[in-house]
Amino acid sequence: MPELPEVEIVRRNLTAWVQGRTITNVASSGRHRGVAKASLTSIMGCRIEEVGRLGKYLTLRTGPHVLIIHLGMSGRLLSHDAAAYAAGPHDHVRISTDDGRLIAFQDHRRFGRVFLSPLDLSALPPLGPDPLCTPFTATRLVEILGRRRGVLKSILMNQAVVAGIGNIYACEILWASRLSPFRSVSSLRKGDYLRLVVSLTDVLTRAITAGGSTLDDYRDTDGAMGNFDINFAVYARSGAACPRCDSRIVAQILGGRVTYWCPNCQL
DNA sequence: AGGCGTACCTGAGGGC
DNA sequence: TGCCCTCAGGTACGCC
Repeated sequence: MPELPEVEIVRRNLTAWVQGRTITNVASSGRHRGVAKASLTSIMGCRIEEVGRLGKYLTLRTGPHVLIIHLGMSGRLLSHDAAAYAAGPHDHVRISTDDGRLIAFQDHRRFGRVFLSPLDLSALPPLGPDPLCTPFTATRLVEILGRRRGVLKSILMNQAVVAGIGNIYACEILWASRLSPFRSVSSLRKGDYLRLVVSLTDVLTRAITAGGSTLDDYRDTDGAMGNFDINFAVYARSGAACPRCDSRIVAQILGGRVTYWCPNCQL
């Protein structure tokens, strides 16, 4: 699930569920190393003033603190009626609010994180600009990427360079901009940056409009995420025909991650 | 600074 | 049917 578009959809749900509510209780399973169990109790009694997002991080501002949530690989946030709620085995954090609702952070692979930060977000790791919070221009993208050296796809997925892009959308953005994932950043020219900046914004906003992508199609979660899939051009389509040039899509390892691309029309 | 390997986890799915 | 192996949307760490 969770790259920028999926996290943005969760942010919108979460805003509707908890913005303006007061936290009446916080409980954790104690079985998740990414959950800062001890400190979380200090947000009890606080009002959730604003739900934000920076890259793949959700930020819930509550008076003196910001509650940070990262969904990792398998994290979900689900809203329950507190009176009818029964904790599932993977519900690692439960946040109750003053309207009788309960938000469960469910994370079966336990790669997610839940912790507190000061208001300046200094507890977050270094993050580059979020392409939807600060809309990119080609000039801005040159500023951000131009000083970097290395392979284009790895740089795009580096959260300290650009925040929010993971493996799926890196593949899709590079296909849309007709750029090889293996290009060195220093080889990019003006026209390459122009296509890249358009594709970046376009792919991410289309994914949000489509409701995000889910590789597992769970059917009955109560509203955390739809089963909408954007139509991937290349992701998970090795051996299939490229929608643009009809050549075969190839899967190759790059930086330890499977990379899907069309060697014929991505140059 | 970047590349690479490894570690952290569970569950789904393929091969035999 | 069932066991074993591999793999997955992310990040962090240490070493070169």
